[in-house]
Amino acid sequence: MDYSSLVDTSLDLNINPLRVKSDAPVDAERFAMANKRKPTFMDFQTKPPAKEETGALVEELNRVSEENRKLTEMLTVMCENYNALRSQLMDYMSKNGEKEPLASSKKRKSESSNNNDNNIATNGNSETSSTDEESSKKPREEVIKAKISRSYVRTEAGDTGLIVKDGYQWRKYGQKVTRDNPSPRAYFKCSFAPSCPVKKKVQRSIDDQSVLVATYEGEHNHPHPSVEATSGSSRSLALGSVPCSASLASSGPTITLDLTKSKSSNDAKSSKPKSDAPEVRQFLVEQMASSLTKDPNFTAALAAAISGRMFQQNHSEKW
DNA sequence: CGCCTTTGACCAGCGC
DNA sequence: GCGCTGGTCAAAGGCG
Repeated sequence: MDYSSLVDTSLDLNINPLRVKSDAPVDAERFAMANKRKPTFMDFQTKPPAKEETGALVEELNRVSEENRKLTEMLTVMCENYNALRSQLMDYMSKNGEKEPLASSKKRKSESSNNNDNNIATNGNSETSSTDEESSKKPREEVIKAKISRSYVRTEAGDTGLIVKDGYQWRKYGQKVTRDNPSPRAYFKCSFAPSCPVKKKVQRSIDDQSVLVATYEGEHNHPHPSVEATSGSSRSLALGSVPCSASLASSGPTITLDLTKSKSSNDAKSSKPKSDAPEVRQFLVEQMASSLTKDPNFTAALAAAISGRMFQQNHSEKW
């Protein structure tokens, strides 16, 4: 997919007011000047003439306002594109979901409970076929597994690793080949905090090998690692607080959907997990789209990802 | 040296 | 009880 058509990173936000325009030929002198003249907070403090300082501040304020406006516009476009993308993903998932894999009659309880806990709207994923009766049977395990969510991450075609970059630090503690899927499933524990109970399972989708399915169990009991830790490669928000995360990897933007927070309450079909009706699906899509775009955390994450990407680009252009 | 991945062994749940 | 299966453990080795 051509992400460049969706995310217009060419927008000149002029983050550094004195920076030479990126597409203009940069000679060494101007480059040096631009670097030297980069206005810092200290600059404003040391400049003596108050009038000049006020003027500079006003100018700066205008510039920031303009940037803010552009970013807002960009964010709007991104949201729209994201909605379109997600709709396509939903379509894709529903199409593939119909190809039910040899539905294992012997599906283990724990596995099935993962699916129906709070993944009611797991967008037609084939594994949502488990029944609710199981949830009533499940004992103490359920109390421990507070939150289970699932993410889909598209990877490079040639990428055979099972790495899902979500900003957290993970330690792999096992790998297994499961019966339903020839691709190995990797087991990860959150290693950022020693006491963090979160676990993650990553396995390639049986339908599309380029899609990694990451299943998260539990909630992080620590703040999200600083963006610096993942700067440039991945930025996202803590699962459980935001229904989705957007990351801008070097290969291009990746939208990770955490559908845990989808409108499970309003679809009121908890007694009937299968929602293959297109109208229902469409309704769910719209509901999730609106909740996502209204979510300030999501938009903030998006803005952070965009600005981070731009900052990175600005640097790579310069150096 | 510490952290990580790999991988075979082991354990527990489930169906028969 | 047994076999199958998914999940976890832990020793060994690699890497920075």
